[in-house]
Order: sequence, then C-alpha cells, then structure tokens
Amino acid sequence: MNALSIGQVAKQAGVGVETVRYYERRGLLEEPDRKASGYRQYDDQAVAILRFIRRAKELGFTLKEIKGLLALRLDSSASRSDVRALAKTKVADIEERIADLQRMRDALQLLVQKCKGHGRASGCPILVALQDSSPCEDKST
Amino acid sequence: MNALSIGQVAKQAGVGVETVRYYERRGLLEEPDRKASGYRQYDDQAVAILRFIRRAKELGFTLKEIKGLLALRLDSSASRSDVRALAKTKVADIEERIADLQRMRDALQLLVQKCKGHGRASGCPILVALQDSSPCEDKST
DNA sequence: CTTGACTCCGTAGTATGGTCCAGGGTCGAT
DNA sequence: ATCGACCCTGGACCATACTACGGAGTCAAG
Repeated sequence: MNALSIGQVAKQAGVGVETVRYYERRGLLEEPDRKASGYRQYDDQAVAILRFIRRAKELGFTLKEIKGLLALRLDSSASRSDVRALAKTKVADIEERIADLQRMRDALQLLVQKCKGHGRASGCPILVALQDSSPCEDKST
Repeated sequence: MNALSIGQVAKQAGVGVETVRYYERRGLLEEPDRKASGYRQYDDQAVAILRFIRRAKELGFTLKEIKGLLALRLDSSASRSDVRALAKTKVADIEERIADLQRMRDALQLLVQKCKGHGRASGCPILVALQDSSPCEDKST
C-alpha cells in the first residue's frame, strides 16, 4: 500500500487539494493518518472514495446524500438488513428522481416538437407555451 | 390594463414578494413604473413573465438561462431555431442525467442483491460499480 | 543548506436562489 | 386620526459546494 500525499490523492482522483480537505471536514472522507510533520497520509482506498464522490456528484447526489451512500458501505459489518433497507430506500429515491427528470424532459421535448424552428423568436411555441401552459394556481387560500 | 402592486403580482404568479424583487435585481424582470410613493406598479405582463420564470425553472432552467430565454423573446433578430436549440440542449442535459441516475440505481440494486443472504458487504458493489463506469482521468498533463 | 514545491490551519470569499429583517413610509377603512 | 396591512431600501443570512488566501512549517533535489 503506497502512501500518498494530499496532493497526490487529489490529482489521482481528479479533484483539488482544498476539496479533499473540505470533504474531510464534511465527514465524507475519514481523517487519515498523519506523518510526524502533520502531513496527511492517504492510501489508494482514499482515491477510490474520492472518485466515488465525484461520480455520485455527477449523478446529482448532494454531499449529504453521498455521505449516506458511503455509510452504506461502511456499516456492512454492523447490520446487514439495515444496509439493505437503506439501499432500497435510496433506489426508490433515485427512481423518483428519474421520474421527475423524465417528466421534465417530456414536457420540454413536446415543446421542441411544437416549434419547427422557423420564424422570429417572438411567437415561438416554446416561449408561448412557457407562458400559457402553466396551471400556476396562486397562493391565495 | 390593471395596475398591480408587488404583492398582487407575486400572489398571482405564485411566488413571494422578495422573489419578485430578487428577479428584478437579477435582471429577469424589468424595473416597473413607480407611483409617487415609490411603490412598484406592475401590469399583467409582469405576471406572465413571472409565470414563465416559474415554469422554466420547473423544466430545469437556471435563472441565467431563463434570462437568456426572456431576452430571446424580446430580441427581434432572434429566431425560433435559437430557442429551439436552447431547449434541445436542455433536453440532452436532462437525458444525460437520467442515464447517470439509471446507472446509479442499477449499482444500488446490485448492492441490494448482494446483501441478500450472507457474504461480506465490504467490497461493496456501489463503490465498485461507480469506480468502473467512470473514466476519471486525472488532472496531470 | 538553500530553494521551490508542497502542506498545514483557519478564515473569508464565490455563485446560486432565494429569504428575512429593521426601520422606516403609505394606503384604505373605520 | 389611527390601525393594520402593505410597501420601501439595504444588508444580513441560509444552504450547498467549493476556492482562495495568509503566514507558517516541511520535504526533497541540487
């Protein structure tokens, strides 16, 4: 197991040094061992976790959620059924998110189809639809 | 054309008063006329724009993008294909996010499968799945 | 042993999209 | 005239996710 400096893990994971420290503060990354000088010493596992975080972020997870996802991984020794339940909940969350995005996409795609792309922008069906097609119930009750 | 107070436009558009002022500061909403007292005076057009913003936000546009969309609407030299291109880009964005989420969901589902029965959950498929599906080129050049 | 790159820490600033607050002024009804 | 509801401004504040900075210490090559 090779020891890596913060700069090296950062580079290998494709993030900045400040970001690594930030994740540590946020509790996503365990506090690593230190050398006598106080320098952080990481191993390859840290790189894997950083890449995981990067990827999960791309998937639209917040750091808080990613922390939970990482906890799934670490909790495994304790209670497997809990892990399973948590993972299942996450799957449901994600599916909901997918459904939301699909609704967004469908709505937008419908608008794109309505617009043939000819003529002036004013009067474009997309812009018109954006104004008119909304239910937008007001806040009065 | 009826004159509306900020509270009235806000209510009709389904947003908060502070939000209306915020949009004005951000340049999404034109500065309205003022009464002698300094009170803002809006018309129905403002409600339409606020609804437009709300709706576009629901479709995943950022305020910056919405500002662009609103500018297109006013720009006589802008064409529908400009609007269409923007919308299409957004559709592509959303589809990418959907695909990513589906991959994440599959990875998690795999985790759920693996956690079933026994077998160590350390060596977790979440981490593995996300590690492998990512290019993760490092920053070195 | 010097030099330059790297690291430490804490704090502050960035952007996004608001939201809230104080300390005023205004409006409409009673 | 007085009350409550509304509006004004400027600025602070919230969360999220970083990014930058100052002033110090450390490491490794030459």
